[in-house]
Amino acid sequence: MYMTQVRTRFSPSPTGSLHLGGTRTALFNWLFARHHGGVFILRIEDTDRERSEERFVREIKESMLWLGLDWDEGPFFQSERLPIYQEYIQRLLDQGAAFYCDCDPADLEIRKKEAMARGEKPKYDGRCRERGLKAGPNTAVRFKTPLTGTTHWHDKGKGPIVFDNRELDDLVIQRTDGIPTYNFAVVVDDITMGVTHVIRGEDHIPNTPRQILIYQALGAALPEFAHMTVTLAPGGGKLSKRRGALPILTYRDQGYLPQALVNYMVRLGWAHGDQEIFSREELIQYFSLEHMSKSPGVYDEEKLLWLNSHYIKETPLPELARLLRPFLERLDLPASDLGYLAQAAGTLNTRCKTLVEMADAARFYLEEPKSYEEKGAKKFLTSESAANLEEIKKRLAAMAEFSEAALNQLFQDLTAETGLKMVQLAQPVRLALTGKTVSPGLFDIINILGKDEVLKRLNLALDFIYKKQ
RNA sequence: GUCCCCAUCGUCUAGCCUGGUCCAGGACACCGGCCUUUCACGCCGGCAACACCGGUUCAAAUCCGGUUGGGGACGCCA
Repeated sequence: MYMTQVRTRFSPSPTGSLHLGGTRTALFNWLFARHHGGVFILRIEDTDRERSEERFVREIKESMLWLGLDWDEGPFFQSERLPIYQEYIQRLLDQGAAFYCDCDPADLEIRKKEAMARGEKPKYDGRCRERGLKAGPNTAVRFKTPLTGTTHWHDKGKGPIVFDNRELDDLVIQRTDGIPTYNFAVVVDDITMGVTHVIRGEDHIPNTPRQILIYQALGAALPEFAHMTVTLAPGGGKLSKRRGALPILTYRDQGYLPQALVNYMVRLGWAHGDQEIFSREELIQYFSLEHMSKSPGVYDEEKLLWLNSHYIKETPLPELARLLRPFLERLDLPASDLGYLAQAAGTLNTRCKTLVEMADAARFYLEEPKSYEEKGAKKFLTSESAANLEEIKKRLAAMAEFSEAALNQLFQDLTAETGLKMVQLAQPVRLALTGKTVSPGLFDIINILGKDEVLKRLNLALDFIYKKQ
């Protein structure tokens, strides 16, 4: 489809945890590359020396790998590429497309505020443009932006976009400390790494004309640009740390499955007809920039939860047991028997939306009830029900094996003999076995717990009733 | 303030490019019902939207303009 191989990149800055928004950008880039059999590059933009931290680099990588977003090249670090940027800066300086500037940042700030007050766009006034300054201790390098004309491109996500160059100013491309700034470093990196498609959040649209101008000054071919929508917080405004965005690894710790997160993120701002559920293969097969939506989407935790519960139901039991184990261990529950856990998980997978919920719901499978739900005990663990519990205990003890049919027969017989409804017989037993009024099917529980454990718990409940008198 | 982007149910969206098949389809949530030993799951049904105004046209959710609203950007952050 494309003459050259597709090359995309994800370039987070390690100044914080990876959140949903950034990860969605990574996902789209990854999908586009995979769809076209191209290359996906990971590049760490750590030119902000103050705020970049190594631990965030690790977290970014861990988050991406958890989601299955593997990269083919990198991670590259901008901090290790300084000589390359300097070379390109020099080129611009030599050809007169950039100039040194020694304006005091504090002064610039004041001038900016004044411009704002006058109702003008706050931009650099170009005072060092023609001064012919040389390199010095307090000089930055600025790009000489054309004073007239327009800069335009055909955005793959938004369509044609035009900026009047007069809206732009002479942006700093190298700080006084010799480190390049974002807008310059990205361009040099994208050129030297052969990036063919720049897919990123629409908050970068205003940067694009500046970057295009730099490409042109450098005589480099332009990549395709595709700006995707940002994700909004439910209350309004862009989703951010302050506004509801959680680190990706927090989702993992809260018991979300990576497939659910991926499926959720891709459907925020992209669609393939009416389809809601996508396997990874389908995603790679169907993904295209043309079907991205143009308007921002609002983060909706309910839908994420729905997807998570869907994938929990889809997960084969042995696998689910393996995934559940760490969450049980976190609750100090004995979780070594994976076969047993798989059986338990089979009764919980339609009842829990996260692994955290499931671990909590599985508690009774791994330890006897320490107490009984108060309201339920009051209603069902009564002296009237004691006789029934005794009878059920007796009959269960006499059973050779716990089959679904046999258990059903036992309870059917009892309803016939006592004239009681099934609920009245079942709830006391449920309380006795689980401590709760809500649980998986009673026969399943009896079966999985096994005879010894069931009898033991029935006795415990009976003791509880007798002690109450 | 200036510039840029956007506008279909509460939310995610299909449809819009190539006007009629759309009194607008799907999904989440919500509300009923069925199933049922509890709770879920599942199944069935319901509520609910083309922001507004003007134009083009025989015909507009679909094309054009404006208004309003939302979002983004204006850093020697990325």
